[in-house]
Amino acid sequence: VGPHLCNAGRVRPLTRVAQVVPDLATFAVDDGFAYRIPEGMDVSVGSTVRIPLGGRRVRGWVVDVRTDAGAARPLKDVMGISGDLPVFHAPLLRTLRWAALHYVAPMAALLARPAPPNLPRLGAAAAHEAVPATASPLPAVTRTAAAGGHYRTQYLLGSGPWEDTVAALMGDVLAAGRSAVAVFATRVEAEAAARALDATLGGRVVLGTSAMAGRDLTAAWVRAATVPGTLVVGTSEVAWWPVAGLALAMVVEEGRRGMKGRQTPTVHVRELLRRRSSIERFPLVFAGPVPTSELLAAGAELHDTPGRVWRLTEVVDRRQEADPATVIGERVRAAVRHVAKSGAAFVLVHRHGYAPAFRCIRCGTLRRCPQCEAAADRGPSCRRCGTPLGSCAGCEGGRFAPLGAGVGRVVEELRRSVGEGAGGAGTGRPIEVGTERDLPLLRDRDLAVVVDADAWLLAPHYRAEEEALRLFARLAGTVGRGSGRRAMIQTTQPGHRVLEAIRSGHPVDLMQRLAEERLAAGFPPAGDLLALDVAEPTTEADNELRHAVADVGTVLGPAPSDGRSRWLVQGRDLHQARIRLRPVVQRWRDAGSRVRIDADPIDL
DNA sequence: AGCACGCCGACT
DNA sequence: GTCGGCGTGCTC
Repeated sequence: VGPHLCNAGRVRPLTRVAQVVPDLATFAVDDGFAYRIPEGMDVSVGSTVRIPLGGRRVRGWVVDVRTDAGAARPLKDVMGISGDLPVFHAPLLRTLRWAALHYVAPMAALLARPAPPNLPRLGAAAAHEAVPATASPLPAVTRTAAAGGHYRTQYLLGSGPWEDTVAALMGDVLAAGRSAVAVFATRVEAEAAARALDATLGGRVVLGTSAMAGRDLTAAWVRAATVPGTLVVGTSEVAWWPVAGLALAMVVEEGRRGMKGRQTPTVHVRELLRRRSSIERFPLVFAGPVPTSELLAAGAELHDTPGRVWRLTEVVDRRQEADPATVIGERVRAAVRHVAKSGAAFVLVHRHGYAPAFRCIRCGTLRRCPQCEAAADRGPSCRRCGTPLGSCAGCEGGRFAPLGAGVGRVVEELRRSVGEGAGGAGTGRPIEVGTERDLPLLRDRDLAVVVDADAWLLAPHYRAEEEALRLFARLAGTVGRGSGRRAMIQTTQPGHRVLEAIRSGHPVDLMQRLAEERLAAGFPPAGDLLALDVAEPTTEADNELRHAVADVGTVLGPAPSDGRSRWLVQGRDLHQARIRLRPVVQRWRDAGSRVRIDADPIDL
C-alpha cells in the first residue's frame, strides 16, 4: 500500500513519479518525461528503466523521483527496472548535467557514461584484507581523504613509475574503509599499475579498461559501486564510475592524449574529475613531469622535487656536427655505440600523421600560414583558418618535406654503427627505435635519444611548446638512476626555451610563462574554444552558426579538413554559445550532417 | 531513435 | 476509393 493523504474525509492517492531521460541521442528529450511508478517498484535516481515512448519501449535513466498529488494528465507507467543497481547518484548527475552543457551533447550521451557495459547484477560480496601502513607523499591529503573531507587540488611533480606513490597516497584511505580511483592514460599502464598494486594492497584493487570483456568490466564496476575500501585502477572510463565511498582520485599524466575522448562528447578526465571533486567533496591529486597550462590555470598546488624531475639531459646542436646528410649526429652515435655493448637505449623519432611541420625543400624555410602564422602541412590551405597557402615565402618553391625521419631510416642508419644491435621497438635489441606510441612502460634505460626535436618544437598548433616539453620530459623520465645514464636531444635550435627547461630538469618556470602568453593571446585556458567538425554541412550552416553565436563568440572558418568542414568558435566565455548551439546542431543532424563538437580542443 | 501522421501518386 | 512511398515532428 502506497502513501495516502487524508483530505476532508476523502482519501486522495499520491502518485510516485519518476522523471526519466530516454536513451535517445537527441537534445529534444534532455529534460526527460514523467512516468508513474507502480506500487512496490523500487525506483531511485540513476535507475535504468524501461519506459513506453511514442508507441514503443525504450531504455531510460531516472533523473528525479518525486511525489505528485493528482497529475494534470494521466501518466504512463514505468514498465520495469533493468539491472540491480542505479548507475549514477544525485551528485554525479550534477556533473553529468554540467558535461552535457559544456561538451554540447545530448543528456543521454552523458547519462550512459557511468554505466557498465552490461546490466549490473549483484553477486557474492567480496571480503577485504588488511592494508599495510604507508607513508603518504601528501600526508594532509591522505588524512583528509581518509576522514571523507575535501582538499585543494594537488600536482605531484615526478617521473614515475607511479605504483608506489599511488599505494602510499591511497593506503590509509582504503584502511579507513573508503575508496579511491587512479586513472592512467593507456591500458598497458593501468594494467601494469593494477598488477603491482595488487601485490601490496592484496585483493582491494579493481581494474577497469576499455580492452576488457563486457562481463569482466561489469563485474569490476559492480565491485567498485558496492564495496567501500576498493582501489579502482583504470583508463579514463573509471573516472565516470559511481564508486562506493569515493574519497580520493588520482590522475597520472593528465596531459596525455588518452585523457580526452575523441568522439562527442569529447570529455577530458581532468575536467570531469575536477567537477566531481568539487561537487562530491573529495581530494584530487595529479601526477607527472609536466602539468598542463589548464591545470596551472585551475590553481593546482604544485609539489616540486628537490632534485631534478627527470634525469640529466644533454642538448646536441646538430648544426655543429659534420655531416648534415645523416639523421644521427656524431655525439649521439658515440653514445649509442657505447650503450650497445652492455646497456639499453631508446631512440625517439617523429611519426607521420602527428601534425609534423613542413619545410621548403629548396631553401629550408618553415611553411607558415600568412594569415594566422600557424605552421602548415604540404596541403593547399591552412589547417587552422583555411587561408590558401601557395608557394614558399622564402624562395617561391613549391615542394615541401616533413621535418624528421621515420623509424626505418633511423634503424638503417644506426645499424651502420652497431650492426644487429639496433632494431624497432619491441624487438628486444639493445638499441630500440620507436615513436611516442612505444613510450608507455618504458623504464630504466641507460640512454634515451630524441632524433629531431625540431619536429615537435615547430608543430603546427598553439600548444606545440607545451607538448614538446611534456614529451621530452617523459622521454628523459625513462632513463634510470645512476651515473653516466642520460637523455640526448638533437636539434638545430639548442637555445630554444623548451630545451632550456629540459636542461634545467624543472618544468614550472616555463609552464607559468606559457600560461601567461596564452592569457595574452586569449587561447585556452584563458579563452574558451569550441571546434565544430561537420561532414556534409547544409548550405545554410555557416549563416546559422554565425547568427546563433553572433554576440557571444567569434566564428572562424569554415576550413576544409579531409572532406569535412571545420569551424572554430572563440570567446572569453562560451557558456551562452554552448546553449544556443544545441538546437542548431540538432537541426544539422536532423538534416543528415554528421556533427562532431570538440570543446577545449587540444590539437589545433 | 523510431513511430505516427500526412501528403501525394499509383493502382484496383 | 485504397494502399503505400517517404518527409516531418514528437515522444510524459
